Amino acid sequence: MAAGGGKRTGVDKQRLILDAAIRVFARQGFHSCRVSDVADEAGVAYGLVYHYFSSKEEILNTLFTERWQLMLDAIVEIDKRDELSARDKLAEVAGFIIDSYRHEPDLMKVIIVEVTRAANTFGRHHLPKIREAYNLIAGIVEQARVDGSFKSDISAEFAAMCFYGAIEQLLTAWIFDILPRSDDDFERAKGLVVEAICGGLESDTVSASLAG
Amino acid sequence: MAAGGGKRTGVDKQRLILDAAIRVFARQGFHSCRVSDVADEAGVAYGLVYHYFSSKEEILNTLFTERWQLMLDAIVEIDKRDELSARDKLAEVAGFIIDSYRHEPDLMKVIIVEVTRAANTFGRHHLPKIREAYNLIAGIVEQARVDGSFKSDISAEFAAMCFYGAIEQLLTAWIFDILPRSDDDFERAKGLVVEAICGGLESDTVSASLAG
DNA sequence: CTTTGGATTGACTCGTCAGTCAACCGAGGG
DNA sequence: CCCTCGGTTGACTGACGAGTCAATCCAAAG
Repeated sequence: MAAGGGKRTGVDKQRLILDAAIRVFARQGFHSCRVSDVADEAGVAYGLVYHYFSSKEEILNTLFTERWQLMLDAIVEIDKRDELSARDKLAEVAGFIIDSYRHEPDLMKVIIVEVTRAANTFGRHHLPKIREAYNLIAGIVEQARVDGSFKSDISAEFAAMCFYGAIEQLLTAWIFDILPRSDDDFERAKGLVVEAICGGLESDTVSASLAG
Repeated sequence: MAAGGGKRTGVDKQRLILDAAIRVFARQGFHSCRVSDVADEAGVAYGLVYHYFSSKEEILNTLFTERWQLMLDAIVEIDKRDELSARDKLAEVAGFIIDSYRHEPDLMKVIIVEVTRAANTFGRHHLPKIREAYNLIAGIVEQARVDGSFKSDISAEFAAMCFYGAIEQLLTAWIFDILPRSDDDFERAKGLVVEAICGGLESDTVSASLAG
């Protein structure tokens, strides 16, 4: 049998524990769950968790770092595509994040609830990484300000916060069943969040009449 | 001497503990601090905390409920003022929240970090109250959709999330020193957040040309 | 002066877990 | 056949901190 035939060992077991942790953290919350809950969910002995991770926190660290880096890389790639307008780039970013939630809701819930939105306690350690995302988004906005397609009186950092905050609030709303979450809702949200933030909530007739 | 001359007793002591809790929770975080930290900060004995509150959580409950209701009341009042456009109403709401942070940064930090952004653990209990705020904002947007000043293809609930999310992200950025926070920054933010969400990030020339 | 009861004190209890560790297992090599 | 060694086990320890409670204080009433 090739690798992974029957026996799981080494890296496989570590992955097993990480995946179990995702489910347990998502279900019970990081602080409210016991390490033994993770071990039980993974079907391994308590002590084995400490064979692969030095502490409970390191499990969460690993989950966050792995996933967040994926997102940072994705944003960098999107930003490179010169054929896209700033609005289209932001749409791609929003799409990536929303798809991340759609495909791995538990993992994204953990990252948002336990890290991103917990900057006070746990997330403080990850603030630099989190800020990288803000800065990448700000970079996209800044370019649009320079070429005149975005308003120059709203700073890029400020705009990036509004954009990111809106998306995170959407995910939070889905996580806590405040907004409906069918496949259709996710698809529409991708376009709407960009329309809301870039185009604004006001109808074009109003914008146009104000401009004219 | 009028009431409160020298001796603090009853309600006064309770207030003393609440104010101490605000500082301690803001500094160390709700989970990372001990009840004895709050007692020390207030300058009272450990046991007295349990004379006025049945648990550590009840302190946080009290802080949140008190303050959040103030905000809900404020939004209701703003919504009543028919002379205001939807955009102006949203500007008033943003202004109220930003001023709340400016005047009581520690309390707002606690409410946002420990309750609003902690909907998984502690905040779950307060979700109904939190949703009231979303609904009030959505109500303002809905009216604007009906009278045609806001786009009808973005649902009011969705728009409310974007608006609230943007504001909360701003406060979060201030809390964690990601954005500068001078009096001037706060004042400008009030207008800019509304311009960003209602008017959009794109420059009017773009909107106008698309519309025309 | 004595009584009464709420305010105040802080040492103590008691449950909970994160993290440790000595023993155990089993595959592969000699 | 036995030895070795990384992977695996789970009972145990030690720290920590929320909440309890019996004792004390003190102001006002009688």
